[in-house]
Amino acid sequence: MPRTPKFHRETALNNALKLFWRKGYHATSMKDIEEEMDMRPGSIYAAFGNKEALFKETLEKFAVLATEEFEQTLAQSSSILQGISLYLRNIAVMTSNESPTKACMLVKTLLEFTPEDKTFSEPAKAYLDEFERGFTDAFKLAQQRGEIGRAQSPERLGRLLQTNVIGLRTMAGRGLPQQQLESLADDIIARIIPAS
Amino acid sequence: MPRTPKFHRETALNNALKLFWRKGYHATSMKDIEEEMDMRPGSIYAAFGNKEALFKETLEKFAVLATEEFEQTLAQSSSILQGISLYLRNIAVMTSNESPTKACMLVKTLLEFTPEDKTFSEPAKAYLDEFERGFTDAFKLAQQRGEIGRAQSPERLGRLLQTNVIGLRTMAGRGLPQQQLESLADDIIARIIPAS
DNA sequence: CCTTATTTGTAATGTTCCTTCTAATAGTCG
DNA sequence: CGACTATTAGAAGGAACATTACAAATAAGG
Repeated sequence: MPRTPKFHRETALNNALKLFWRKGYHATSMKDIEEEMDMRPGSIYAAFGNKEALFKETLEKFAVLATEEFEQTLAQSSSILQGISLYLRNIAVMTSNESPTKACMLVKTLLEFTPEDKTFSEPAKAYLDEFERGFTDAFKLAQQRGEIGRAQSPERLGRLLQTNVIGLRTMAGRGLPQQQLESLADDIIARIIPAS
Repeated sequence: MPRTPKFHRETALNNALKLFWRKGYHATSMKDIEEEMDMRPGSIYAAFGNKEALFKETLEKFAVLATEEFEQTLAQSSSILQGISLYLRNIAVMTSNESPTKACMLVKTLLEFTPEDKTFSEPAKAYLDEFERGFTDAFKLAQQRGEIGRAQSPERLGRLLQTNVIGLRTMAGRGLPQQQLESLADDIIARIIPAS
């Protein structure tokens, strides 16, 4: 029957994510997106709705990718605590990575909009909560396995870890020398992971 | 001879700061500024140049205010380490404060622009460096006074403190319950301040 | 109290923004 | 192979943007 679209939806979305992640919502124009996606207005609006909807979709995609990255790091480690250490170290090392920027897109979004602007700050908050829950769950598991003591609170450890991940990512996005970033990651690890 | 301007320059600048701090550069329109300042385009452009120059001026003002806040907190404490603890605790407690938002304007600015956009990310980085130096100097002083051991590195402690301040401020801007924020501040203090 | 210099308020400018429209294009099925 | 149909490219719409132009208002000095 009809003509089939020649573009690859997921590739296009990835390109949009790259752009939004790097430049944020306001500084990214639809013209930028057209160029990066190699698509014309009609196709973009047919496929994704509008700029808002497209941004929301990239935000969700970022959250999924970020979650996967953490879980994969955990999976390839012999213990939870070692996995978390590796995760922190990777943030510092990730140079010449495919990531457009080191700072977290959820944090960038949260800071770009006022809390009253619920359109994006609401989902950004929700994804951050989800992420924190991932950290908390990891610490709970570590506790069950006896890697950390019963006196520790997984919730508080999870929140503390997220705070430091946010800080570390921001410092990374600030153009700090590689070596200083690694020392910083080590300092964080030494204080969050009870015993190495 | 001439007519004297009826507006108060510093008050106007403070109002602009409040607006830029809360909404960021892109989301703040000159119309918003006119309203908040209660000034008309002609007067604004005559007094501050243009939007860029005005933003730069507010950014500097923020940096000055933030530095003063830290130094005053130190001054009213009996020891450096206690002062740093108080500073961290105040970030968590500062509810119903006059601050438009808890997140740091320097961090917000750094994340709103790509590193290639040197116009604002360059000064934002410089102010953050300055701030970190303030933390480092405080730890150096603490070391001289014997509050912390000689084995500790003030530079690394300073950087770690800034990382956690950035993280804590971001968490605060996320609408976390007061009590959880305070616990988080306590957890940070317990890990950065060697012995309480 | 009138002159003069400066601020002030509004209108106008030119650009950029997101989005919609339209004609031409090109797949797919009968 | 031809007709149908969704996609496509480019132009166009309408609103918002930062900035400038300019006449009216206003305060100080002589």
